[in-house]
Amino acid sequence: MSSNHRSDTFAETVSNLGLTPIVNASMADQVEEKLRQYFIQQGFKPGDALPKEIEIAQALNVSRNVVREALSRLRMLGMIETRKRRGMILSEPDVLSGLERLLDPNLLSREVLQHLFEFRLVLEIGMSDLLFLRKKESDIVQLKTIVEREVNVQDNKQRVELDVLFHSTLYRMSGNETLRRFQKMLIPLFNYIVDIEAGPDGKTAVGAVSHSVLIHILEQGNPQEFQEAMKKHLEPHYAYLR
Amino acid sequence: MSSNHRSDTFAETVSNLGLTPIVNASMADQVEEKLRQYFIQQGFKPGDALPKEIEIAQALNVSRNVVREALSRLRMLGMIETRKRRGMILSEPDVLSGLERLLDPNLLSREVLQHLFEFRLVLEIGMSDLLFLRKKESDIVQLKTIVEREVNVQDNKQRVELDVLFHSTLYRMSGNETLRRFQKMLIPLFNYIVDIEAGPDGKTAVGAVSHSVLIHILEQGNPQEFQEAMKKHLEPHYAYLR
DNA sequence: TTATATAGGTATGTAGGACATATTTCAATG
DNA sequence: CATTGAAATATGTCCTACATACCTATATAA
Repeated sequence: MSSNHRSDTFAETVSNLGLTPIVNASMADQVEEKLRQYFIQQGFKPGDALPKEIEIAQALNVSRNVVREALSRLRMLGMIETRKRRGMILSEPDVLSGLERLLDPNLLSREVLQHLFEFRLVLEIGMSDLLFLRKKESDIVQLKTIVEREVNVQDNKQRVELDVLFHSTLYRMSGNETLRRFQKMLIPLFNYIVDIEAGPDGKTAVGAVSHSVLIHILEQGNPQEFQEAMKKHLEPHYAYLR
Repeated sequence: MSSNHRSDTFAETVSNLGLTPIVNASMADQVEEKLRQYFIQQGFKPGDALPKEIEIAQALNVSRNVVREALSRLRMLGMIETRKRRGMILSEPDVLSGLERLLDPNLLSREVLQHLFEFRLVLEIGMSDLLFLRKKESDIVQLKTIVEREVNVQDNKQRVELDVLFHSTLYRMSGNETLRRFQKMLIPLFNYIVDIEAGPDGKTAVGAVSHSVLIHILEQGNPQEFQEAMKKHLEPHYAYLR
């Protein structure tokens, strides 16, 4: 797409006699790539001031327009911030900002959706050690509160909501904010896939291990037991894998 | 940053008396958001032709420049493709394209790097069930070949390379392409963190369980055994968590 | 002197026009 | 009928201009 360019300058690229250059990337693609390399190679750190748009344009021998298209991308990723007169500064990017915009079941193929769903299963099993490392008493109480609410629920929609809340709480308990945000973004996809698994009757299969059992193991068991229990809890989903 | 806008039009936003509008997002931010909503709400599917730049600009009452900045972002994410006269088409986005550009240890905070490293540990433990579901004889052979090569290596750099190769092979064996690409992108970060863990002497701690043992369990054991073994294999890394 | 108010400068944000380029469509020509 | 060539068109790039917000510094008032 826009990667694997050689590290030649823009000037060298255009002064290539009359031959068509090998790269088929647009100017914006090339400038974006070059800027990212530049920021890193120059050792810029978050907070550092960056050159002005016009200076970049002149240095790369492209229009300010092209530079702005490239900068717009980096701005979207949270890599740079701009203020009116102060210019631009490098900032710590949001690693998940790109993902956030793309996670829609209408846009992704069944294959990728399937992969992301498997991703979830992998995370919830593998997360076990982090949970036992960082669980707090208040977390357990919160989980128990959720389970208590589950008892009195008839509506299937509410049941799904509480299920999501239970698992979301586990992610939060992992103490890994990136992990938590990742899961949060995936929730809409999960609901979509669960609907598919459910089939026309709308019934969702339930695993052999309940939320209560998971809590109990979290309190008195160990990571290995929790992994096995979680797998049984997610068994209906695993049944669809092949 | 650029999210959580209400769904009001541009015209409504500017004709707000003299009051400062709540939204502080640029036109490009708003157009990007609006276009993504539009594509999804219109039920566009990958391959479908999209409106022309000028039409979008007129419809949203902004300049073509602004539209192009927004489209440039979506193009970067692989969400749209363009050809010279044919116009633009929606395409299946690359969920990891945004991530790919940001995973540089020089850009991310120690905290996020730590989270991503934990992510890896979680994945390798949780991946176990997928491995046993999809492992093939040829994969095992390949793993054994890697281990054989490890025996004859003195150079620490080569040792790290073969270690990465071993674990990369496991990800490939999971049959989950998204998972595999994710891990591939994280490798540079891992090397960076491993260097930190190693300390000034440059020695990297080795887990109690070797690659050979992992292979043996993969052949004759079960997912639970593999999880425990993998955790012991990664023990030096877990030792840094708290 | 200190604080406030005002004026000017500056970098980004937006608009609009122009032309190049590539590719499709279609007509002309052998 | 096949090939060539011209016209049409949407994107890619460039340029200029101005609005906007914000920083700086100077001037004015307490």
